[in-house]
Amino acid sequence: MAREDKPAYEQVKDWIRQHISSGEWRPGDPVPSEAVLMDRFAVSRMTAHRALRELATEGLVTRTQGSGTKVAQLHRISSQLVIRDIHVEIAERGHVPGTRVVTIAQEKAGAELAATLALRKGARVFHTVLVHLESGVPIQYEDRYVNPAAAPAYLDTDFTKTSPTAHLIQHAPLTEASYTIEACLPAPHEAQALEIKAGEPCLVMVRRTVSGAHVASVARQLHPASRYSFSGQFQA
Amino acid sequence: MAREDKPAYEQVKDWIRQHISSGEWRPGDPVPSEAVLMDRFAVSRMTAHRALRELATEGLVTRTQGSGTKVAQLHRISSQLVIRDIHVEIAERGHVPGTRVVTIAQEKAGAELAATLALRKGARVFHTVLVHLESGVPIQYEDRYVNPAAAPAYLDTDFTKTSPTAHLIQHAPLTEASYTIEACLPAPHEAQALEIKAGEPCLVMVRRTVSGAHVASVARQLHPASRYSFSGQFQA
DNA sequence: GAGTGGTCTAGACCACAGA
DNA sequence: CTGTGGTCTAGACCACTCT
Repeated sequence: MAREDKPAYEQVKDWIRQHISSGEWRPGDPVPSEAVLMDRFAVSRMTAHRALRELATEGLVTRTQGSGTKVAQLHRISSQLVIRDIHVEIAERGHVPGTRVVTIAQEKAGAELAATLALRKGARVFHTVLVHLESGVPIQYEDRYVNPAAAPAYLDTDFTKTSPTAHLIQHAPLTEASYTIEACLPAPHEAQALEIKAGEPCLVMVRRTVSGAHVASVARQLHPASRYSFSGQFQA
Repeated sequence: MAREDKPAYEQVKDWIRQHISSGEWRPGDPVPSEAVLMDRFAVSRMTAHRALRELATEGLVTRTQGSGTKVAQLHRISSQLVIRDIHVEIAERGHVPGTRVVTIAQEKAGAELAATLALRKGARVFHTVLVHLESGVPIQYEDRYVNPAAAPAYLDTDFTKTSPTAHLIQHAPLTEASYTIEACLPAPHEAQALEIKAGEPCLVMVRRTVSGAHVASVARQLHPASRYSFSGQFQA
């Protein structure tokens, strides 16, 4: 068994994973201890330990000092939410990306915006409103405020060629972020820009990103429900 | 420096993390090699290696054999999407959970449903439609099909006391799942059950779960946009 | 060839849980 | 007290990159 070319700790992990995902070992059942794995696979304790430790950080098993290792309750889906350049995303689907510029401006932050960006009220902020197109069809209405301290050259970008995400990834590397996903009806000007009817629902991602010491950006991205959804998957 | 009580590899990780999230080391910059870290922290190579390896699996740095370790392009948000019992979720917000049963039935699967559940067309499936309430306010319309092979006792559940999620976590431990998040308008009977107007948008989660050898369940969970959203965060 | 990371071992000491 | 996991060391061999 397992005469693959994989490293030993991977073979041990695979063996355990199989027993779990086949349903043979059920949540709460004990997993063989490090000592047992050392015997069975003829590996050192560090190697057996590494296999179990990595399975634990993956959430497949839980370990308790003094007690042992058990199959975890698998009610977790760990999924990745990736901040990607929407132009790249579109290109990968084999379509042609495009952008319409609605607004590019410097403004003074109102109280609420200043609070989310951790700036003083009235501080100068960059503001862009863009419509991203997939092969000519509007797919995202992006309303974004950027902290000049985090990306001073933001407004110099040619947004028909470079997306805000691309610029910010370059100039304000991400250290922290939070987001919410909501549904809503578009405001009249948003519906018009997206070329949809006023009653068509939209999927919204609101995201706040932090880069080093600064709150870098707050963005609200509106997608017509009929043209966009999020999806993901999880495998044990 | 760093006379904390933490394990050595954690101290090394923290030190590197600080330099990255402060912006001092930017994406693409080299990270001190294992040999350098051994000197600086007076640890063995295994310990320095573990620190770097874990930072790599967290996505903070990239490592290339023969070349070295570099600060990663941080365009990743890894977030966790957790399958939770909605009753628990409501209780944690300090509200009172409740459930109205709309449908409990055994049905024969149509072609499409049979395909998603990996069953033959016409096979027997369990079907429940429930409305979950938060302190009396409808918050989720849940339309779910369950594979009898994965959870034979599903229909015996008292759904006013135990949620489908709770039953399935118990009896059909999760090994695989996929989901999509969408926005839509409710069908008339859905709007009525949720006590919202027909034009109010909804946030939808469609989820398919696999347990061992069986596709366990397909669920469509509809939430009034005004009462529900998903959120998450990421920290380097 | 020098420097890097990838893996592995055989020991060690410690903290903790459960009988 | 025994068995468990948590950490750590001082070596080792290998594969790779870059100059």
